[in-house]
Amino acid sequence: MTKQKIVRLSLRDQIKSILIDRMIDGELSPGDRIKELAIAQEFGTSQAPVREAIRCLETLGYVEHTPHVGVTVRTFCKKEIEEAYQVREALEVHSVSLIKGTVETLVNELNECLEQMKRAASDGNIRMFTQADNRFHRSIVAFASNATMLSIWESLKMQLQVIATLVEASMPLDRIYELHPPIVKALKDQGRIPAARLLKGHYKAVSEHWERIK
Amino acid sequence: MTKQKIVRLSLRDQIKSILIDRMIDGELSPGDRIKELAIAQEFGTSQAPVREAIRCLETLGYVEHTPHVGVTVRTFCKKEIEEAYQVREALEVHSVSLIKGTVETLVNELNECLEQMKRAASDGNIRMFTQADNRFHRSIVAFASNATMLSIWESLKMQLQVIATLVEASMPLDRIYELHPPIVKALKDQGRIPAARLLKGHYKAVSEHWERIK
DNA sequence: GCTTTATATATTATCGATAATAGAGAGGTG
DNA sequence: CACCTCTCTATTATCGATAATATATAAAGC
Repeated sequence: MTKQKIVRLSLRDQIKSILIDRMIDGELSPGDRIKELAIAQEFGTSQAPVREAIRCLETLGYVEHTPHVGVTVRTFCKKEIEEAYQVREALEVHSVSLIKGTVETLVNELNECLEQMKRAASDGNIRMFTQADNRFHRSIVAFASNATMLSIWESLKMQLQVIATLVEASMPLDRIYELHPPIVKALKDQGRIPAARLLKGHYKAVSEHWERIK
Repeated sequence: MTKQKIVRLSLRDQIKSILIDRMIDGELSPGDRIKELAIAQEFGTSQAPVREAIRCLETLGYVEHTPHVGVTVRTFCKKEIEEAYQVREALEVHSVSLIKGTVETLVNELNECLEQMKRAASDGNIRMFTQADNRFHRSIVAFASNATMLSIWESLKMQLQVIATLVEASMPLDRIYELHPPIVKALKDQGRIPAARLLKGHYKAVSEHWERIK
C-alpha cells in the first residue's frame, strides 16, 4: 500500500498559503488592506488563526503592520527590489561554484527550461516565460544542495516578481532568452568558472536594462 | 522639549524580544522546550500573545515547531551550519564586488576590527575575538549599502555562532587573525577583485579546518 | 511475552467575547 | 473660520474557555 499521508494542515497554515497565493496572483495588490475579521468570516474561522497567519506574513516581510490599525500588502520600493536582485545574483553565482561532480542532470534540467522559454517566447506568453525563467534560476540554486541557500533565494520571490514583470514587459522575450543558452553551454563544455562568469553577465545585462526603464 | 516617545509595545513584541534575549544569553539552550502556558503564566498574560510571539520565532527559524506537540529551541545540525556558512561567503564576496567609489571608510573600520582582534588574540580572550571577527565581516556587508543583504547576513547569526565557537576554540587565534589583514591590504592597494579572492581564501581555510575538527 | 487497543494527561489549536486603541466626524468655543 | 474636545465607529489586541491532538501509560487479547 502506498503510504498515503493525510493532510492535516492547521488553519493558520492554510490561510497563510492562500494569502500568499493571492499576493502572487495579484488578487491582492501592494497597498491593499487585509482585515482580520473579513478574512475570518470568509473562511468561517475565528480571528485567531487569521491573526497568526498574518503575523507570519509580517515576519516574512510580505505585509506591513501598524499597531491597532491593520496590515497592508507590502509595497516594495525600487531600492528594495534592486537589493533583492543583487542578493539573488550572489546566491546563484555562488551556487554555480558549489557544484561538485557531474553537471549532466542540471544541464538536462536547464535545457528543459530553455525549451519552455523558447516556446513561451514565440507564443508571446509572458506568464509562461516568467515561470520557465524562474525555474531555470531556481534549478541552479537547487543543484548546490544547500537548503538554506535555496530557501533564502525563494524568500525573495515577491521582490523579483516586480522586476521580472517589468523587464519582461519591456524587453523582447527572445532577447531575454538569448542570455540563457550560453550559460548552459559553458556549464556543459567549459566548467563552473566560465558558467559563473556568464551568469554574472546575464545579471549585468538585465540590471542595465532595468536602469533604463525604471 | 525632547521628543519623548512613550513606549507602548504590544505584549507579543515584548515577549518575543525577551525570548530572543534568553536564547542569545544561553538561558534557553538548543533543544529546550518552550511551553506556551508556562510562558503565559510567567508574564501574567493569556496564551494568545505568547503564541504569536513564538510563531514569529518559528518564522525566523529560531525555534522548531511540531503541530500539537510544541516548540523547542532550534538545534542546528552540521549540514545546516555549513550551509549557512556558504551563504555568508556568497553574500560577503558579492558585497565586496558591490563596493563603489572610495574604500577608505571601510578600510579604517576594518583596521579597527583588526586592532581589536589582535588584542583579543594576545589576551586569549575568545569572546572578544569572536565579537571583533564578527564586526569585521559585518562591516564588509554593511558597506555594500544593501539593507536586504545585511539583514539576511544577520539572520544567520545563530548558525554561525556555533561554527565560530568551535573553530576559535580549536585553531590558534593568531592564525585566524592572520587571514584578515591581507584582505584589508588588498582592498586598499589592489582593488575589489583581489580582495574578493582573498576573502574566498579565508573562507576556504576555515572550511578546511572545520572539516578536520567536525 | 508481544502486540494491540483503551484510557489519561499534557499540550496545542481554535473559538467567541471583551477590552483597548486609532481615526473620523460632530459639535462647541474662541 | 480655525481649533479643540468629545463621541462614535471600525479595527486590532487580548482574554478565558473549550476542542482537538499527540504522547505516555495501563489493560486486554493472542
